[in-house]
Amino acid sequence: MMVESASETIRSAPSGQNGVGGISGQADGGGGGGGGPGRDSTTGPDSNGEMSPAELLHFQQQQALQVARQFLLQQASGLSSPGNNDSKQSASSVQVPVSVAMMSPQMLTPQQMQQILSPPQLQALLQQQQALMLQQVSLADGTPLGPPPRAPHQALGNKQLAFQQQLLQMQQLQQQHLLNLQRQGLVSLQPGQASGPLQTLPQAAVCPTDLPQLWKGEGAPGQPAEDSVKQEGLDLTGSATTATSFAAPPKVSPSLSHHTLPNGQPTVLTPRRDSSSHEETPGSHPLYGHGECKWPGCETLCEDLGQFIKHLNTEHALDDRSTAQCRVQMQVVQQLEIQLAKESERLQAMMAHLHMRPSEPKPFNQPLNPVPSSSSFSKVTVSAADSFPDGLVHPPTSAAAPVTPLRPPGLSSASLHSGGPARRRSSDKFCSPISSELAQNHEFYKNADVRPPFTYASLIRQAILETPDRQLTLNEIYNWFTRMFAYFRRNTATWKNAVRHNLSLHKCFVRVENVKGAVWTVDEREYQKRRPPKMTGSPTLVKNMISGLSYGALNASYQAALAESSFPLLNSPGMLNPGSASSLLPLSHEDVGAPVEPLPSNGSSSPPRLSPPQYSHQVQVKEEPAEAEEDRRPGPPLGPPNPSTAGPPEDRDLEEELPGEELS
DNA sequence: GACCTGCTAAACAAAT
DNA sequence: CATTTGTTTAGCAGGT
Repeated sequence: MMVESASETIRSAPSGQNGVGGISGQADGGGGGGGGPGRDSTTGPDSNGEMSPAELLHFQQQQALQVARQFLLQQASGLSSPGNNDSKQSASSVQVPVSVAMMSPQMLTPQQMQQILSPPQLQALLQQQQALMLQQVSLADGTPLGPPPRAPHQALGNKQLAFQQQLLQMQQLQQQHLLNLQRQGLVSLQPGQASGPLQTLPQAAVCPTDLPQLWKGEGAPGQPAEDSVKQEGLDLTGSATTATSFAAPPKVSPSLSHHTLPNGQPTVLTPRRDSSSHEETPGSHPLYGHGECKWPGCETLCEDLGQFIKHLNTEHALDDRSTAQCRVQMQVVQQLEIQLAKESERLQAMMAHLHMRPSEPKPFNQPLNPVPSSSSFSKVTVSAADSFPDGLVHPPTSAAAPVTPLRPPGLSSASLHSGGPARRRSSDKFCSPISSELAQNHEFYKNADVRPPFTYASLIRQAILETPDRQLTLNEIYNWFTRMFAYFRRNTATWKNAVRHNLSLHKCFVRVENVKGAVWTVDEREYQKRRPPKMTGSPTLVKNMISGLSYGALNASYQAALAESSFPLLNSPGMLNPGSASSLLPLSHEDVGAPVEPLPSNGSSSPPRLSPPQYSHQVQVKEEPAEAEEDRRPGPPLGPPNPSTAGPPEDRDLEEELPGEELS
């Protein structure tokens, strides 16, 4: 027990996982409570900004996982595989031309480039390129993403030389790239066909988000590189984004489309409908955000979209300069693509390695690779999981790259960037589509040793609600945890203790004496009660969400890459979308149903104090002795046994009172 | 800085 | 007697 906990917990867990990426300092050292002598509280990798090999590995794994997930998804959806001829380029036909015009044959020589680009742009470009190079090198070496590739302020002379060399290299790469495209018949070179440069250009060949960084180089005047990246990345992501830039109309359909893949290719190949979507979305434009023009190196302030369009037409018309800029962007994208490939390669190696690791033999746990659908669900079936569109995307080699297409704003990022610390409130405060999130990333959590971004309470609740009876014994809850999350297959003493602690501590968990023993149920009312009321438009939340996207230790470019690569997925046609997801998840209905306005919305709307039987119905326990009700069940709990309808959805309606607090 | 929430550790008691 | 289950207290961290 405690003793063993000591040994087992050995803190390797916390420090290693929470510390992952040293993202947040939560310096698990917190455990200090006990003041265990051996706990070098300051040891935290975060404290000194250094990580132990183990942590580093883990960190890298996390990163790799993220990248891989996205990468694989892209592949799966036929978006990026270079060799995939059949990729739906058909749809792209329209936009292609412009992009082609951009990348076309007439490659500019470095000299030309220099003529076209302004000195500052060149400078920025150079720095960016160097940064990218460094990254690549370090990645290739296996060197951790150490310190951000800050371009050393060295003599310009050197830079110029390097610049030219790099340009040459990149041009070669690009040419190869083009050749490939042409070979595949994916691109028809028709330079002249630049009908709607303004419209098509963005999504056609350029990823607006990259440009800014490139052109701004590390230290964007106004804001730290990291910041800019964050914003850029988000900007275009409808959901998460809106957060950052409220400037953009909420309408911004999830068309984050414009978020081209890390490489220009995919976009070119499959400029899905989204391309048009944002064009038509009034008030939004991939190159417009925060009231300013996002064209690389521009940053011109524009009051509104109209003005911006005008500006775009005048300042960024289809001319040599714009073309060159687009090409540069393409190069950046290509670099990222290469990087991505390397990362995914590494991931595979890692996965392969870990796969063999005998460290986690689990009964229900399948090997890292998603095996046959899921015969794994023993008892506490997880409806959501079952319905999981398993077949959609089956990551070839890396199991950890399950289907994580559409993900709710806050959560997604949270879950992504860190399994550990950041998770904290993510689930509770942001929308808590735990079920949907879970359903969507079911495979991922199941196989990847990533801490789920949910609180224990929410997880416990989820476990309980997933059962037909809405009740589970402690042991069953344990089982659910281990079955659903690879993460909980370790450090059992720790999290089990936490589970028990939560069960006891939170009023929302009701212990009911059953014939066969005691089972735990959820008092939805109480549960809702304890949740923070506001969460929708709260600026702070927004901020959280945003910050959540900054993978802490990741450097700007890398972050950008991740962000870029992840967002496009949201559009993947085949992928889940909120709607489909909800339809798939009976239970999650509630959560999914209220993605935008999590719980509070309803509750605030008209929460009758102790709405009578409703909410309680789900909580009702088979043969529950009234005793269980005692204090927390004011009304006749056993209302109309209405097991048919999933409890969850109802809890929502039947909300709780939350007189004052609930209102938001 | 106070307060709240969440996590972890740990001591203890009661039930198995 | 060893475990498991529950309860409770405490310290720490992060967010509001």
